[in-house]
Amino acid sequence: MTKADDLTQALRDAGVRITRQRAALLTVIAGADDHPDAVELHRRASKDMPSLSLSTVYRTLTALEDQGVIQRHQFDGTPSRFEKAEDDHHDHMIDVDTGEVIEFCSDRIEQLQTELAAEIGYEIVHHRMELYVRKKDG
Amino acid sequence: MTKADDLTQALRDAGVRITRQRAALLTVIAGADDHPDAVELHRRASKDMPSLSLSTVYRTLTALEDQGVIQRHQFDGTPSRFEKAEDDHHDHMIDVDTGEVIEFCSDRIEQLQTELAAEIGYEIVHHRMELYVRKKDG
DNA sequence: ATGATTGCAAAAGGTTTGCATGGCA
DNA sequence: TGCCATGCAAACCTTTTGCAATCAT
Repeated sequence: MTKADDLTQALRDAGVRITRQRAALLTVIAGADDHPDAVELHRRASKDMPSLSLSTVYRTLTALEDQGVIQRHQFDGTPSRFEKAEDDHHDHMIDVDTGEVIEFCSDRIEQLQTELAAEIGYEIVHHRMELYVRKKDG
Repeated sequence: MTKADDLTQALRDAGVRITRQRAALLTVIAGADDHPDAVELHRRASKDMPSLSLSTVYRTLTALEDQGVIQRHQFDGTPSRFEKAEDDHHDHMIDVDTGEVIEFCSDRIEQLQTELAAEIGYEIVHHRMELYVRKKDG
């Protein structure tokens, strides 16, 4: 039972048709340990499915996001980038020199965010925290 | 001495030419207490400068951002929105139902962010924190 | 079978750019 | 005057969409 199989089953259960193109994309997404954009995902999935069109990639990504199977990130001005939804929430640091993405999380910050919103009568639907960073010299 | 005058002077000092279109835009930006996008700024500035072109607005906004006079925000999927740079840093909550933008800041969170980055050898160049929120019922 | 999904090509939306003209310092 | 900034139109990049053909269930 691979990770892609898990995802596939969950989708089938949700009534989503698993076409060959969606299966190919799911395999790529399940196997990715970075944060590729739609074009990159299309490039990777095309290895197994040369006829796969970019519009199908976009449509599928939207569907998978709606199903909560993947997450979409919109970093500073660049195209949307995707990763599979994990159980653990995390945020991102982006190395402004290299583009490298580092995942991190802070329960303390999340708690403070929740409190700040609550103070003015709001609850958080979702949030976005990105730290654009540079390696310290020395 | 209006706010726009202040901005104008700072720019002149930095060697930026103040054309009529830039002056018109600066007046609009200085007078805005919301977070308008480029098209909206063009609309407002056009009242005083009907010949102002949208490309000039975009070029000017980029220049002003480079000068640190304004800040660009890229909220969830929508066009970039701008506000004048203030002395005090702040972040944003966006009401997902109304689109209303609420400014807030938390020194404690900023401190935690700095610490988290430092722990892995990074320093923060800039950051972005957006809370997408909904009014609590009751 | 039949309704969802695909590929293609075209369109949309936001933003940038080449070029000749015009205007600030 | 010299060079920067402008307006226009066209290009760009990412993403979406209309349509007829195809496929999963």
